[in-house]
Amino acid sequence: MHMKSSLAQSQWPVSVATAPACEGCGLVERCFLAKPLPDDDGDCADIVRRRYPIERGERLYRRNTPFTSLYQVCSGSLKTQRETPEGDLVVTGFFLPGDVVGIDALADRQYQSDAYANIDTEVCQLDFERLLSHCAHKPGLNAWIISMIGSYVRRKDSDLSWSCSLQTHQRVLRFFLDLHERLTQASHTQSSGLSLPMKKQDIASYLHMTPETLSRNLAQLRREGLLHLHDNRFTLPDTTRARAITGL
Amino acid sequence: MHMKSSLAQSQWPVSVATAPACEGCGLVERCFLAKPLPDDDGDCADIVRRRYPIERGERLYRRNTPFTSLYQVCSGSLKTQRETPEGDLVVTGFFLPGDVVGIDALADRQYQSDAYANIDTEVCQLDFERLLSHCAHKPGLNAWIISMIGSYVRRKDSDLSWSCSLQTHQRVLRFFLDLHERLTQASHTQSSGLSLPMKKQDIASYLHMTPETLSRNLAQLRREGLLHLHDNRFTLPDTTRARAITGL
DNA sequence: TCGTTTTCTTGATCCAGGTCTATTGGAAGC
DNA sequence: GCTTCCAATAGACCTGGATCAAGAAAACGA
Repeated sequence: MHMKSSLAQSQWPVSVATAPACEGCGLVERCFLAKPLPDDDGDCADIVRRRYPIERGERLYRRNTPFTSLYQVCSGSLKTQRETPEGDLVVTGFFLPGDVVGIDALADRQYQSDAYANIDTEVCQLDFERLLSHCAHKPGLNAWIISMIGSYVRRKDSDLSWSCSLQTHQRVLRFFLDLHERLTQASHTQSSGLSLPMKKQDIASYLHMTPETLSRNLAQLRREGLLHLHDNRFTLPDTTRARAITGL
Repeated sequence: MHMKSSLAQSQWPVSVATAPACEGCGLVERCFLAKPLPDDDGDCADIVRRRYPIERGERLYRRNTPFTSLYQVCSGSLKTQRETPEGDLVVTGFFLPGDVVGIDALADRQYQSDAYANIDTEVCQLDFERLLSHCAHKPGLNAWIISMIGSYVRRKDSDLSWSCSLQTHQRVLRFFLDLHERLTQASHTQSSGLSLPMKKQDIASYLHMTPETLSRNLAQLRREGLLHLHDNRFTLPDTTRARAITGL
């Protein structure tokens, strides 16, 4: 660990993975800095702006603005949404710790959606041009990018395959199963249930149903003992049965 | 153009972009060989197996087999499909000349779907490992990969945003508008209509509706003068109105 | 050419989920 | 405290598209 000096005016901190800002982050397995650059000597530090805070409701980027950076979520949660021609908003994705946001902008270098923080959130901003320019002499970095994009593609593909074909109660259940899985792998804490980091109407929008339908289905799932949900905390008492119902 | 010799037993032809197999291909703008390697000296030739033919109904790769190659369509058309837990098949994508197939396998190095030829088809097979290994000294290649994946992501994202929220007749119309655009940019020929390279039941599956519903909607669109479709050839007489209806 | 098979089309019925309305609950502001 | 506002529930109704059933038309092999 050389170079711990911080240039006060610099937007990009120059210190590396184990620097103060990374302490207590909790993201190890999927972190951009930890994985492809385990023994980084500091020359990649200009890529990243670490633990950049976004408060609840704040916008991270806007649709149709030039693409400059990808963002990896450290804590909290983001959503992306876009507007239909009729003028109403549709939520296109939820992003949890470890997830990378902004990948939809790769094609034409313009963000394709608006990104908002669902709750108070921290992200690591990754300058994409600098990221690419480091690939040549950091083979692990290229692999990290490919696999990161790969995960995004896989998610979109699987979303697409069930978002329409399943019934509403199956979609709801599947959403909670997925969320449960992603939240536990991110934080490892299995306390008294997990907290639901987004609003119900956003869930409804994401699942292509009305808030009323979501509400009815939640009530039904509670009645059947498949989901506990109270005060924005939830547990899945019977994941085996839930999986069977959703077809997993 | 050096090195036009062909090693008879070699699976991988050693000649380059303008070699015999590429003559009359027609793909220029989006071709893997033409774009990132315009002045290639032949050292990338081990990446590609050019114009590999697949006949109608034949399978290119199978789900849950190890990922080795990406395939760029030269001529013809492919579909990818997967099986639902209930056992019925869902078409997840159509691929036309210029499109790259197999991207969904990047995440866990296993193909996520079955790929079949809709009609007699030619593809260029790209060995992925060799492709990556050439990235370090071919900056244009890395950019090509990123932008290729980017296009795929954009397509999936936009599919996801309309596949559920639109009514069936809008989805059908949008499908034909999209197909028209992709086919004309690929071939530049605007003869007496474009030929429809896939079966109607596959279109129905892809659009998340029953063949019956598709058929009814096609009849309706014909009646309204928005679509001509006969003998697997189609034209869109009024794209302006069609776009307005689908919200574009 | 024919007969067989598969794909496509049309009509009649039914139900999941959207729409509309009203009510309840909870958080922010004064 | 009370009010305001928006999110969340619940009931009554309605419609788009699935389902079921049957017929027409291609595609295919002999």
